[in-house]
Amino acid sequence: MEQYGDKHIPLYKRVEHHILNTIEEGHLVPGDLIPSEPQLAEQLNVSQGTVKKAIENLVNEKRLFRHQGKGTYVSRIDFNNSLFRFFSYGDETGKGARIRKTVQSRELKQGPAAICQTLGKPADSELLYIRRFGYIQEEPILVEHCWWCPDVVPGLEQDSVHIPDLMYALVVEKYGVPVVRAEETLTAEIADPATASMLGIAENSPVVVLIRHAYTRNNKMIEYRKTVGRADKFSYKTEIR
Amino acid sequence: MEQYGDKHIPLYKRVEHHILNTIEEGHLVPGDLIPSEPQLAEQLNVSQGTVKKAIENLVNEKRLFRHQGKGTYVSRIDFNNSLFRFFSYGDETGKGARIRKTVQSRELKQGPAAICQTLGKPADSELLYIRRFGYIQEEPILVEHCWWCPDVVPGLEQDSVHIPDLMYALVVEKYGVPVVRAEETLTAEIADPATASMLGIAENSPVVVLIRHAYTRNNKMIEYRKTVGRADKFSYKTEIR
DNA sequence: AAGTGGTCTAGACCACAAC
DNA sequence: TTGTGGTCTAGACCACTTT
Repeated sequence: MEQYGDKHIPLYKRVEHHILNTIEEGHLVPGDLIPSEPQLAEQLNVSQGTVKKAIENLVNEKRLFRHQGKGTYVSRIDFNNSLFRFFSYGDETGKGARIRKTVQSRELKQGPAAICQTLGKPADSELLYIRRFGYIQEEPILVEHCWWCPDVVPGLEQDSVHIPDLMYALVVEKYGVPVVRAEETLTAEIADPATASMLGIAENSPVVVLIRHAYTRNNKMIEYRKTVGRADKFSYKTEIR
Repeated sequence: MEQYGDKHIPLYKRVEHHILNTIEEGHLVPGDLIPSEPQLAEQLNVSQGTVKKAIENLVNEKRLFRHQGKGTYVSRIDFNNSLFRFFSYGDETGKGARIRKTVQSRELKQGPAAICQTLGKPADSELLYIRRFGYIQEEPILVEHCWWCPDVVPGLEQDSVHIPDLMYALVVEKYGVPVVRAEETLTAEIADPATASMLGIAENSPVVVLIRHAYTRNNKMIEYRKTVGRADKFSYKTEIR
């Protein structure tokens, strides 16, 4: 366990890095088991307590999760932490109602230059565009614009491929591309006429705008998503201590 | 350490509860030292390792913080976690610019019924109302409406009492009332005419609305605050894993 | 029965801060 | 020097899961 440079970095930190590295190098994917505590301890020539501490820290950071009697697994990305979760009926107490989605449009077309660049493509590249509506009960609540790198998800533009509500499940299953990380940015705007009519609200109503950048392994961004939702159906609640 | 009921609750959990209880009972206030690991271990008749684990957990929850060589302290509330932090210039990368505040109005007056009730007062009670503007550089960015229980902060309505940007520091220092917890709820609305003119924006511009409930010990709410800010100067960023 | 993680202990040694 | 927290080890025992 000296190969990580023997500065003043604690052993358990080096064990954490070792575990994350073996995941990052692709030897382990979300859902996989990692070696057991005794195995890691012997492999790295440290005590089991040190391995335990390293794993506990990674569990706290949600990089791993554990099941007694079974083992330690690499985390799947948890979109329960998405700001989406805070779209709800009225201003209920933080309860996120189920949002059902329907595909309105899917096509290969030239992407806006800014989005192409964000995705690491030349400006004016052809991208896969998917538009979906989100409903709570039967009421439209949000419009979602997704832009994908078409080489990552070939054939997804065909109507024969069913797109489930949780699109990332399809992508990992059909194309073997897991979404391992995402960044979300929230702002508020005024509904433009097109959006207003889609959501059945007055023009000049406030809307909440959520931009998401979704990444797969190696820090490669694979989707740009803009979600526009009715502000009156959104509330985000936090506790400070 | 059996006095917490000998169900199947792990020892370290019971130690956590014991520490939190001694804080809650008022024997310890934010900033105070708690007993050292060896002291707690002997006092509760458990091993030092168990005390360490309990304290580590509370540190992770931000209830305590530690300084090597000094000791373990009860946390002060950290308003760096406030959603406020995400008001910024343009859509910079999560950097929160400094917000300077000026008092526009302070008076005792009858509070709106809903706010009186939230504060646990009879409807139409007299409350202390304080309105402040928030600036980034010289540009007004938000308007803040604060409603306080006047019995908690007597005399605060007098102009001779200077109100600092961080109002809670004054309240704890002058009245001995610490803010130990707060809840914040975020939504978006359209600026009403009064707000629009105060912020120097067009009517019908989008604004971000932040409601805060601030609590002191014993779960007593002492302030209701509504902050209305320019949406174009707000962005909230998260990472999902 | 064997293997996994979960809890708890006891003790060594180090780093930092105060006196 | 003394007391604090920070790291690391070794080992016992328990609870859960699979074979």
